[in-house]
Amino acid sequence: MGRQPCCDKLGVKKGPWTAEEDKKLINFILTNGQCCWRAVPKLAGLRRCGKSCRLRWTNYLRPDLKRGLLSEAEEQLVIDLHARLGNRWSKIAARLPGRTDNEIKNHWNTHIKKKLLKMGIDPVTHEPLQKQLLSDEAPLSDSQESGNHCVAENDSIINSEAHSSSPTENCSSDDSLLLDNICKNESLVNSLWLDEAPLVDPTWQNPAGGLPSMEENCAWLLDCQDFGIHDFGLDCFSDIEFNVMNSN
DNA sequence: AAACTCACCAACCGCAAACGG
DNA sequence: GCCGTTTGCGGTTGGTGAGTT
Repeated sequence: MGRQPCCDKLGVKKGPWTAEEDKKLINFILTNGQCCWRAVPKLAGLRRCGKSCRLRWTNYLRPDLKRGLLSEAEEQLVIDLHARLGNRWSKIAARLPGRTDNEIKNHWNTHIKKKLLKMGIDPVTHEPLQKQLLSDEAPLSDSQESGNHCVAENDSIINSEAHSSSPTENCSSDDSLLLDNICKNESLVNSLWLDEAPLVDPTWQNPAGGLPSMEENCAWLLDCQDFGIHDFGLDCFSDIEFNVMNSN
């Protein structure tokens, strides 16, 4: 029995989303909340598959998203988390409020990977490349091998290699502070290790450096789209959207 | 100015987990 | 417990703009 396609291939639009489609999707989710993605396109009047709608919403339209490049502190946190969690982008994203797994994955592949290679660190294992060359010549023992592929098993790495690059070197003072807090926060590290629910560092909630307000977050829509958020009553975001977020 | 290359990122695809009857 | 359906995740692709020749 073959797997059912996620959507009817016929009549389903693909490719970049138009402002009109975004508007319909935002309108629908603001009114009805996030539920049953498969039904969303039909109910919202979109010729898209539910999967595509979910992706568009979570990666681009969600009002709680932070826009723009990752800060030095965020980048360092991604590196540390990657050393522990590997390519589990959704887990990593869960620790970075306002960032999506797709965004982090893209940033990793385009920026961080190269940065680490430049620094002589293997982006997959987080081991120094020099060390890797040596170990390639001499076959690894079982324990070494497992440590190599599952860095999360090795606590020392996050405290040695990852930090040996002196993460705070190039940070602004604010970023350095945030990073220091993250690194010193034993409970955060433990929660990461235990794979618990996201632990929101107080720093993230700082209005100056943390998550922007809902209004600030929606402001980009006004700049980027050919429609305004007030067209579909985004003033009510604070009520409806928080309910939606909280219900998840 | 045109051709080409590179970097970036939104979006797609396929698989696996989760869910519900 | 089984089976079909839905959702979420991670890898990959393709379009586009910027930079270079």
